[in-house]
Amino acid sequence: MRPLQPPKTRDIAAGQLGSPCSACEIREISVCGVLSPSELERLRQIIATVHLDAGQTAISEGDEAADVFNVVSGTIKLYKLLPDGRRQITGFMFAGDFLGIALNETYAYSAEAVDKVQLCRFPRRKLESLLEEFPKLERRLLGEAANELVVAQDQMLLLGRKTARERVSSFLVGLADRAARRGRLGENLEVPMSRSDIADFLGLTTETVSRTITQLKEGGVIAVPNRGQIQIRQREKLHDLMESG
Amino acid sequence: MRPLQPPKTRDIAAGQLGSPCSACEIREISVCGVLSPSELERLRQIIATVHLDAGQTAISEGDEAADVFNVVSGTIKLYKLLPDGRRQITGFMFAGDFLGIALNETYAYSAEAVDKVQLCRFPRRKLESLLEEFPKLERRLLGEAANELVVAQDQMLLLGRKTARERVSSFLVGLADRAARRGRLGENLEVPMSRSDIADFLGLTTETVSRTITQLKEGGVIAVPNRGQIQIRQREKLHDLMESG
DNA sequence: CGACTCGTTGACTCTCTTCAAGGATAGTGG
DNA sequence: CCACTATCCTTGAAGAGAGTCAACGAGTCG
Repeated sequence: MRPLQPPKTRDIAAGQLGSPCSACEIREISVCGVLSPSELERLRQIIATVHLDAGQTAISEGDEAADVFNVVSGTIKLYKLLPDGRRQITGFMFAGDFLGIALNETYAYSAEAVDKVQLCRFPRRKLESLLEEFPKLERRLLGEAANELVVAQDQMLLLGRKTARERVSSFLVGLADRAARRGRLGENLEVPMSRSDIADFLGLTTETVSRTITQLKEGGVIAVPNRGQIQIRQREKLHDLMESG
Repeated sequence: MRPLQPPKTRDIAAGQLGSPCSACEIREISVCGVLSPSELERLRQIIATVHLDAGQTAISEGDEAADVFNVVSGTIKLYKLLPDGRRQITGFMFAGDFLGIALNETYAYSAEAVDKVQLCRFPRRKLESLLEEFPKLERRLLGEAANELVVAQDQMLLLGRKTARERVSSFLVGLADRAARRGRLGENLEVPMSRSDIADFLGLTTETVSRTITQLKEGGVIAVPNRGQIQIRQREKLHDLMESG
């Protein structure tokens, strides 16, 4: 591994044999899943792979939206900033998620790696012309956008009306559900983001998040075996706490 | 006018001469604007017009999503409820806005008329099959969804991180911008929604909204000539208050 | 005209934030 | 291998912004 090289980028077309897409582990859960092998090959030709380390930036709010991405592995956080530094994380993206549905001229938010991340990068213009050829893909993106809107509305309800305990419970249940959808049903829930990330996602402070997690721990609802992992001990109870805690 | 008749519905195809779509005032600012006259005629055949009075419900969260709508005139509020009655209004829709982009199996939120409202109703299934014929329309819907996502993210920033004064200022500026986009540049800004609606949109209480508006009034930033109208006297100041007030 | 809803204002309360400090953990370099 | 440091997480005490409870004025409708 070479030492310094900010966002490490490699051109798959130039560097690998066969079609990496056909072997892609997340193809079926991502937007690529709707394409036939020959269509996939067309898509592959415009893709580059990007590797990010924790803390590196994928896109910056306000920049010209030249590329969109598919998350192959790892966790990305999306966020917006106020001039004085207050931050709101608007979402986390995991393997299979599509980053950049908001196909406007500039990015509406910044995106930063939470841990080691691998992305597929598509030049936006090229992807757009592929959309005209593959209506299935466009339909899938519309579905993806619809989903994101539903999630966004749930988050508005959380941010506008829920208590701290309800927010943290909702966050944990949401994380667990998404992990399950990706087939990760381990004993422990992976929580790669920091308390500060969680706080900025839930509209709280790190202190309040920490205190609330302690509360849930003391109530026996969850356990915290290691940093970065949480065990849900009383799923039902946690579910109840989401909207009446 | 006949007395009781919950959501009054009339079938345009059966009841009117000519194509009402071609004379539609909001066509150009709505999704219909991308269609040619002949395509518009195809669309017209699946449309019914719906009239709602203030307080009447267009769709209810959880119901099967049979129809989608285009707002012709008036104001609609979208909201989600918690079991104990806490409400979060996730958005307001005005003339030209498309209601129901979240094309899932059930509605993710409820929608209620704020004032007198006229809607175009499309059966979802029929619209979906038209989408396959008119890729322009699908593309336009995707753009609309992307826009809504951007707005939703701004709202998350507001709900998670802004103070009461910043929220109210943002709300007023946002209302004014949307009115301007619809060509309504009058001296006064129309504010058809109640304080309670504004509060539930901004994640505040009616009392806090009221006190904040009073503050802005006392600061000379706005004036409140009548109920339902607000005059923005210092546009720059209000803009500044959106993110550092 | 009385009942109702809506908006405003006041006094008090409370949840979450702010400020502060200590403890756990991981990475670094001698 | 172990001190050294930086960062993250946790906990405590005090404070503030918005919420709650309550009352009142204004406009509206039957």
